[in-house]
Amino acid sequence: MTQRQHADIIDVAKAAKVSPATVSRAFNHPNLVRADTRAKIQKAVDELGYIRNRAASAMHGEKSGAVGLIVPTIDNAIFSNLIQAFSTALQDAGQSLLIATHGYDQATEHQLLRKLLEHRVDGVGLIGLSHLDRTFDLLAARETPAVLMWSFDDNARLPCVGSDNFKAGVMAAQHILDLGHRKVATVFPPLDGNDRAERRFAGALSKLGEVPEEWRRTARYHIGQAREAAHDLLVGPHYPTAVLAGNDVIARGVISAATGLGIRVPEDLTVMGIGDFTGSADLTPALSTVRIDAPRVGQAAAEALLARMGAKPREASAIQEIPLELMVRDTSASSRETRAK
Amino acid sequence: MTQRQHADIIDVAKAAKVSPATVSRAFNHPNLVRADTRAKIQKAVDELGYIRNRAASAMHGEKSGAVGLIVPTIDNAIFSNLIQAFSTALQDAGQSLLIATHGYDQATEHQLLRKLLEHRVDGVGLIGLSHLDRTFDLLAARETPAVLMWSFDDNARLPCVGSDNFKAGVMAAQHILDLGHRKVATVFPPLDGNDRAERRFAGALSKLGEVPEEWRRTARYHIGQAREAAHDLLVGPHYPTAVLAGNDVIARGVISAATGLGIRVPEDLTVMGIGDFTGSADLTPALSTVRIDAPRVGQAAAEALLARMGAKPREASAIQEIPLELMVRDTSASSRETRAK
DNA sequence: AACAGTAATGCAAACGTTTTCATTTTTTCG
DNA sequence: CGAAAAAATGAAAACGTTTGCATTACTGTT
Repeated sequence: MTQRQHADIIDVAKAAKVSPATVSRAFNHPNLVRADTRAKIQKAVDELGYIRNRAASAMHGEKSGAVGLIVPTIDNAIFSNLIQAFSTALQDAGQSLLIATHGYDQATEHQLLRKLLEHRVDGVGLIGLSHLDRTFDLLAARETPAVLMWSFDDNARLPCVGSDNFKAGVMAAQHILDLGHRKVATVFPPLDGNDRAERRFAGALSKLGEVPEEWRRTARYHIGQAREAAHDLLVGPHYPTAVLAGNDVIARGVISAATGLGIRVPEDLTVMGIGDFTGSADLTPALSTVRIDAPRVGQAAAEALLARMGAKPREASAIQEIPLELMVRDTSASSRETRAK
Repeated sequence: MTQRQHADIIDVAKAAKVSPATVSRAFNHPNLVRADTRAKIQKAVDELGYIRNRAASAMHGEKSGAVGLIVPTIDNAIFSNLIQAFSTALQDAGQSLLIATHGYDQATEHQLLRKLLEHRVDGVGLIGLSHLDRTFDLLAARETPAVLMWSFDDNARLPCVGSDNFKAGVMAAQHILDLGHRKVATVFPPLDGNDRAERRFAGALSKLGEVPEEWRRTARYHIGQAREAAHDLLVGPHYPTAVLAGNDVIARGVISAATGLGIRVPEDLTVMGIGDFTGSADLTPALSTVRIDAPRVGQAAAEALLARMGAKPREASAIQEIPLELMVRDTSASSRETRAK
């Protein structure tokens, strides 16, 4: 029953004894074709194993039925929840997802955007607020709907959905201060080209005030690295009573380093994360952190994008701030000084 | 400088004073056009901000420049490493990645495959060995290169790249037995429609022999659920001396439950995982497990697929088994009985 | 300088759809 | 029942490329 070549819309039309135009309409505007005609067509489609060619469709209406998503990396608790939610929302709307990763390099990101544009994606999702000028320009020139996700900022150059990372930093720092800690160290990822980390750090400093140089450490998103950095920090003679980590993964590294050194958490050391990644609540001790609701960001971003693409009329407000939540769990406790009083 | 509409290949041809055919060739077969002509064309492309239309190209040579990947879920340590590696390898070969998630539902998987095929993907990656018959049929009818990944089996219906999950189960069980344990419990995910878990379990049983009903528990890929299941298992009067978990996430749940009950790991209880996910080595205590090298699977799968697609001539052997590795760390120890001797 | 051989380019016909407009069929209603 | 209005369908012209074949421009050889 298999054709010499794959069936095309004309074969279907012949088999159903209608014109190709009608077949096309049956797919794209079903309400314009009579129910019994649709049935005939459906029958022909099934018999011939016809699969419509989106590439050919895309040549006309500009609609490819695909959305692009560019992220720094997938294999990271930080993003995989977001991607999952974004993907699901898109699939529910009948869109396909074209995904690309740039490993935190903005030039690569620009290249990838070009490639997605070659596929004529109907919309694009990007992580973070800061991108190359030519990336913004390209999007504008192509008039491609786009949404920035993960971070939120009123003055963003494009619509954005996410949480305010500055606030996240503030909340984490405030919690530590509220517990009476005054000797606070930080372990953050490299700040350059990473506006999320940068804003969090700025937020933290706005509350913490000065953080002495020897109590600032840098570590990439990796437990091992974070542990080393934290070890280096905690091994000294007068260590801090609290550590604010740039994210939950780093916080885990810090806890691990502390445990290894015989420093008890939270009795001797308070550790705060940011993010509330999958599993953070299930650590022992359960991590105190600031929740960034990644799934909600992903879904809201997808909806905002769909709205902008006109695929989904629901007039979702373009700009959306997803609220943060302080999760006080078992790694934060009052400072010794406070307890002494 | 922006056009009324977007520049097409004809505009570029005019600007460069050559024919559209030459422009097309400059992109697809650069060696067929003189260097200085290419330069002229490149100049025109830059000036006009031209971006080629893959949709239009795809109508001819059947090559869309995109590969499809269908996975159960993204937001899972289990798959995100694999996806990342797969994605990177593909990008390096100049391909784009169309991704879709089905949440462990084979009927959905089939639907998604159809959708990817509408986009005329040049190849498809699928997770696991078992799929709907009509999924295999569709792939065959469309003559679309495909590769099964994650599991390995000689008799798979399609080329596959991955590790032998039966062996993984065997290795984990053997390690436990080697330590002298005879009272061994299992906590596994639901086995239906999940050939990975099913094979692991079979492998484990092949070594363990009988596992009494009351020492078998089921939990989804979720720490919380696993902890509950394990709690239920360990709270009884005569608990096992070792637990074999279906994967690392479940193992973490087991450890958490044990710790909560004051059962020490590994002194009182040996816990074995399978997978060696990101972070498992950094747990305290570090998890003993069987490593499945997800990044390597992803990369090898991508290469095998590319080879099949003819995009990359490198004659990678179609079928590839990625070796497993026993990672003995801090959650497994000799049984009390053995030590007593 | 003429010739053959080769490299580079152009012409025009696909590729598989969608869509506008015209035409035919069906429905509605006096 | 017939006419007008509405709904369904068809014919044909796009859409932006690629490619086989024909043509023109170079190259090297005598």
